[in-house]
Amino acid sequence: MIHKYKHIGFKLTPQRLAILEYLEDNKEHPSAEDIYRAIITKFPTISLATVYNTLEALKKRGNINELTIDPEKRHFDPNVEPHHHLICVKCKKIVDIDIKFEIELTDDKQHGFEIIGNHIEFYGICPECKKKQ
Amino acid sequence: MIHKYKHIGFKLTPQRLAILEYLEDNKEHPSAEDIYRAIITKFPTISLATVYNTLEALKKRGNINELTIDPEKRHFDPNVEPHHHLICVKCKKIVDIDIKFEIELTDDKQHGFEIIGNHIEFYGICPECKKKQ
DNA sequence: ATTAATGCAAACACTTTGCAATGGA
DNA sequence: TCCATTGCAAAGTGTTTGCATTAAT
Repeated sequence: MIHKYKHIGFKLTPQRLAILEYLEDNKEHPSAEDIYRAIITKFPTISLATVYNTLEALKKRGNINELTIDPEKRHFDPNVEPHHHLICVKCKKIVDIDIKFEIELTDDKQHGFEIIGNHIEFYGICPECKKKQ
Repeated sequence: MIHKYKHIGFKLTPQRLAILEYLEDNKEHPSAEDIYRAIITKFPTISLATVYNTLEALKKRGNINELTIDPEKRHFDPNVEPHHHLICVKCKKIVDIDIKFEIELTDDKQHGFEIIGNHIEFYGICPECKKKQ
């Protein structure tokens, strides 16, 4: 699963391998800080800048997506297949929604745009937060 | 249109009136900085902190919505009716989409959440940016 | 040997906060 | 008058950048 990164221009440093390993199959939609904190326990010298640099490189290569869901900070999603998200308005937990919805804008509603894609955010209250309140 | 703000606890200062006036029927989804720059021309002493404070107060009262669409900065929308957005991936222009879509999560896809609402982001390239490229 | 990546610190952009002065209600 | 709001500056977050050192290819 690492082979796909063996291209010219993407050096597989130990730091990057640790980030890739952490991200692999990760469904938590972590922030840069989350990733940094998870990795520093096994790799005490890694810097936050390296995490940001690596995330940027992976994003440019299309290996991860950046989620604009949280106004506080950026979150990253290793799942680059088109999908949607369900977000808890209380604790901000983000869950993948792997359903295909047929939502199309008719020509007269496209405002002249060339439509590329869409993303649905569902809002709700997660079971844990429901229990608490 | 100002009457609705005449409640206990919301003082209608000249600064706030200027912000409300700027926001009224505004379809530009401005950032705090946008609002600040628009108002300072007519009101040279207003501070950015006041803009932020007022936006926060209006948000708490449900008079405006904050849009989490741009990872760089927050944008604000005086249109609090449920609606969606079409975003140009090149210039980041944001256009309202006032269409109701029937997108429901079946019980088995709700992950135990109590669903409150949803928001669709359509991505595309606007006419101006299409012309440029 | 090359050249990109690392790690640190400093710089940045956006937003929030503390507080004395002000001014709506 | 009273208390919320203002405006300024300082502080706080998250993110990016410059640069000498390091290390993957």
